[in-house]
Amino acid sequence: MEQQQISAYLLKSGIRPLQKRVKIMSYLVSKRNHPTVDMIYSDLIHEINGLSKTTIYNVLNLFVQSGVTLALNIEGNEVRYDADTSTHGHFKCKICSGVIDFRIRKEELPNPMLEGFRIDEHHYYLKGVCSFCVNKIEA
Amino acid sequence: MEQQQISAYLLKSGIRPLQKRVKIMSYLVSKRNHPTVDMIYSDLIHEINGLSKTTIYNVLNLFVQSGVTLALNIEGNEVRYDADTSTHGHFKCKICSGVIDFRIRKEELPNPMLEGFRIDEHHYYLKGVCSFCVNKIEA
DNA sequence: AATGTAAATTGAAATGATTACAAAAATAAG
DNA sequence: CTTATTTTTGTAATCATTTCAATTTACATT
Ligand SMILES: [Mn+2]
Ligand SMILES: [Mn+2]
Ligand SMILES: [Zn+2]
Ligand SMILES: [Zn+2]
Repeated sequence: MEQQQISAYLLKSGIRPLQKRVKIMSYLVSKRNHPTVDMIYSDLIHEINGLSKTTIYNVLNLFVQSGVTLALNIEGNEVRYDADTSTHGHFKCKICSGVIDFRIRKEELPNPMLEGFRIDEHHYYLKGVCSFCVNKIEA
Repeated sequence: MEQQQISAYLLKSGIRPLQKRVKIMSYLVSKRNHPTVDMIYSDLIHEINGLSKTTIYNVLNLFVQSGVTLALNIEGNEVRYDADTSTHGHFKCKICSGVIDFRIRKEELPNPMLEGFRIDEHHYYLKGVCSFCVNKIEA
């Protein structure tokens, strides 16, 4: 996606499309790799002169608050970020640590009997070993 | 549940049923409140003489490894522990921070097309506002 | 283009959760 | 009882994230 489109998208979402914000969103959208803050930092430090890790925290927190990014808590200490805010599920591989998407329609997710509750977010996480690592183990 | 039963259960699961382990499992089983390490610590410190937080980490890690306890990563940094290892879902209230169970049969959970993957764990988390807090807000 | 103001970014220090580790205590075996 | 093994403890180390004051940037107005 073009930086122009990213800017327009951020603006529409009530976020001033400053350079670093556009670069970070651009990274999330193009990579689609559910990165941690550290992954984003070590990738963008080369590209953006004098980037600080604090800025990444700031920007991501803003993105999450504004609803343009999801914070995924699949495992323990690590938070992963996802610019795809549509309904979908996540699989995390125990071996290679990769997180991959799978399509799920909202209607497929069970709707539990929670009388009087207001439900804002659905998260469906699977954990196991991805096909690539399954092959490695068997070999 | 009796401490006797807890001991037998741990033993059957390959865990030596030492005093503190039994007490901690007993707490999890009876309270069913999905506590954090700190909640367990502040509750049991009165009951168990000279209990260390490190021991709680040790014991819980052992429980999780042995499969008698689930570690839930519903939100950010906090890990919550659950002695109910059967298939069920969790709802977390943004207001009161409580985590409650809801029944879900394994067959109700969607089975995504993940060719060649080995799936070990299913986690279904909902977030929102519980009925009690919804009432508080309206009032 | 220069100026002023508000917002964003930075780096260092603070915080909070978890782990590492070595010493002390408890448990099991002989 | 003695000894070997396992567990627990307390402290220090580590790691992720937040706080905060100082600096820089963006941008509207002269
Ligand atoms: Mn995703
Ligand atoms: Mn539960
Ligand atoms: Zn893998
Ligand atoms: Zn509530």
